[in-house]
Amino acid sequence: MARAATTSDVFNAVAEPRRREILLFLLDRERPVTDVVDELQLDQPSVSKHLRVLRDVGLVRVRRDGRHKYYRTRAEGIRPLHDWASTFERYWSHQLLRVKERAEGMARAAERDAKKK
Amino acid sequence: MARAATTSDVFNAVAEPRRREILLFLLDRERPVTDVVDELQLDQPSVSKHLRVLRDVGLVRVRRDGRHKYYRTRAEGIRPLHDWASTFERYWSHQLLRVKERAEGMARAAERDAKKK
DNA sequence: TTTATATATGCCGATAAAGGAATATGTAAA
DNA sequence: TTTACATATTCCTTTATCGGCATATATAAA
Repeated sequence: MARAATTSDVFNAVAEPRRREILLFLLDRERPVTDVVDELQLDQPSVSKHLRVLRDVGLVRVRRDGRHKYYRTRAEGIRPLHDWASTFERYWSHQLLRVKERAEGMARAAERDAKKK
Repeated sequence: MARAATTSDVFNAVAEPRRREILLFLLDRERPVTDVVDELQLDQPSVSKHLRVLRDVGLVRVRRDGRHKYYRTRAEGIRPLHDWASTFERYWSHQLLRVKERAEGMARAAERDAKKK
């Protein structure tokens, strides 16, 4: 078996770097597909495909206006990712603390060494 | 071309659901590979491979003790993911705020309607 | 030294993903 | 209606990934 389908999973959807760029680009304003193509220097079919994936997992919204379609990032879609990552937050503070303590311990040891000489 | 290699990218590494499980399992204590195999009901080679990927992107640490290897999650490795997701945080608050305001507006309207009757 | 245990790696087959190019669809302008 | 523009989809090829199985390596116990 290969990897779980991108279509059904936010984690997989954002695993692709271009899709992350697209999400950032569409974060503050809605934009037509052409803008994404021009700004991020991607081929139009490629952009349409990425937007399709993002849409399927609920990471972008679309609004049609005439022959244009305006896409915009649905920030709430990122929450599962953020929440998951937050689980680790308190641990990395702990680890930083431990690293700091260790560094201070080493600094004191170095001072003692310096005095001996 | 296919997707960027998992090995070089935290986003890709955590795109795999089993690897996310492993990271959570190894978060609070270090554990030998066998524990992961037993607890998460995976084949041993599969676990070793996942651990290899996680190790290559800096998401786990190993300590050898005799013939055992103790793995533990390196929480700091998750930070890039968390930071990236945080970029979207203020936008989803905004959107939630707007939803809330709209809901309150509707509640007031409903009250007015109720009084008229 | 032989044997058992713990872990890692290599190979294979199936599946999926991504880019490219062509084409289809859908809407507006002429 | 024809033409132009905007976007989506399809087909094809290449590459990656994952699981399964067998096997290799490393260390401890007998």
